[in-house]
Amino acid sequence: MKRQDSMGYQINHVARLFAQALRVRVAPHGVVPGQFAQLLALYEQEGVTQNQLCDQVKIDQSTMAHTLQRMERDELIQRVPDPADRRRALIMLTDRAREVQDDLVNAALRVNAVAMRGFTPEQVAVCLELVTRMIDNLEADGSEEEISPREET
Amino acid sequence: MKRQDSMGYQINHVARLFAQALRVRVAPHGVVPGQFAQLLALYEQEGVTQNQLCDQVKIDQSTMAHTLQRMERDELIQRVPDPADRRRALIMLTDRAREVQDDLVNAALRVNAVAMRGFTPEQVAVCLELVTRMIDNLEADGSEEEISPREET
DNA sequence: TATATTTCCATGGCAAGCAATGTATTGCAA
DNA sequence: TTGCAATACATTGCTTGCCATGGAAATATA
Repeated sequence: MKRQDSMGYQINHVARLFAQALRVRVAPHGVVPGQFAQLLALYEQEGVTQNQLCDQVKIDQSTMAHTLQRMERDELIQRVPDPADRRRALIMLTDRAREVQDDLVNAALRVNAVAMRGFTPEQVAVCLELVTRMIDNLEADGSEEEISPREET
Repeated sequence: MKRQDSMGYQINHVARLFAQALRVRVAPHGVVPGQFAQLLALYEQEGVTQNQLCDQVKIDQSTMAHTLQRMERDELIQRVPDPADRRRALIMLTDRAREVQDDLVNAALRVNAVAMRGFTPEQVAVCLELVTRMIDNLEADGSEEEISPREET
């Protein structure tokens, strides 16, 4: 079996190419790929806690803490203490983050268009669906140890 | 548009899940996901230079240098100086690397099986083909600045 | 042959991922 | 009310990715 026939191998490769294509397009705006998912989530809804953001973009809590620190340093977000719970802070976008919103969204759309150049709309839909099913499958795999097997029906 | 409908977003997510699924399965063998592609390439052909390995697994030269250092430290590879060119070294597998080969390949196959659980053979083939086309598209995008545009027909 | 360019690899810097652990706050329970 | 468990976030350590730069060796050129 060749490496190129392994889905995991190819997925890893294409993911690095996506990140790279995004990097060159958003770097001029002072944004890096790892901040992208967080910004998109915050454009949809800001004022959320770090934990909520973790759930939404599905990355580790410690990774999120680091990334938010850089985003705060880069003046993309601001954290306001939650008076209801002093452990938490609510994450707000800065003006600068809103100013680049359109450019970032366009960059993402262009990268997707480049990647799927020559795809029919059906192929795009099929590909997204299959990738989403892989996500579901792998998430189920990763969480099955955490649930006690004896508790399952 | 939702994040979950963006190919780049989903690809990033599924790639992290693949890496994670692989990590838990190969960690007991003292191997980490970032060494995987290199090992597979070396199982096919060893005695290659660092540069050749870069071309084969498509990662940056500096990343390769770091990873090979860790693989040498972990006694997975050995570098023998090339008498024909003293800048180079030929990369050889250790006995330990060969001992875990079957386990690693099986781990990769199991991860792929988990990810594509419920897929028909046709869906597997279609997905692989579409992902490969995205790789080709994105590689073409990344290399077109390096070629002088005036040289194009 | 001396010099300049190119090639190969190493190195340092930063981003971004996970794991494990620490700390403060909250909430529950005795 | 005091003490303990759970929660939220920070921190440290390591891997893996990129970029930019540096040094040594090989190759091309003057």
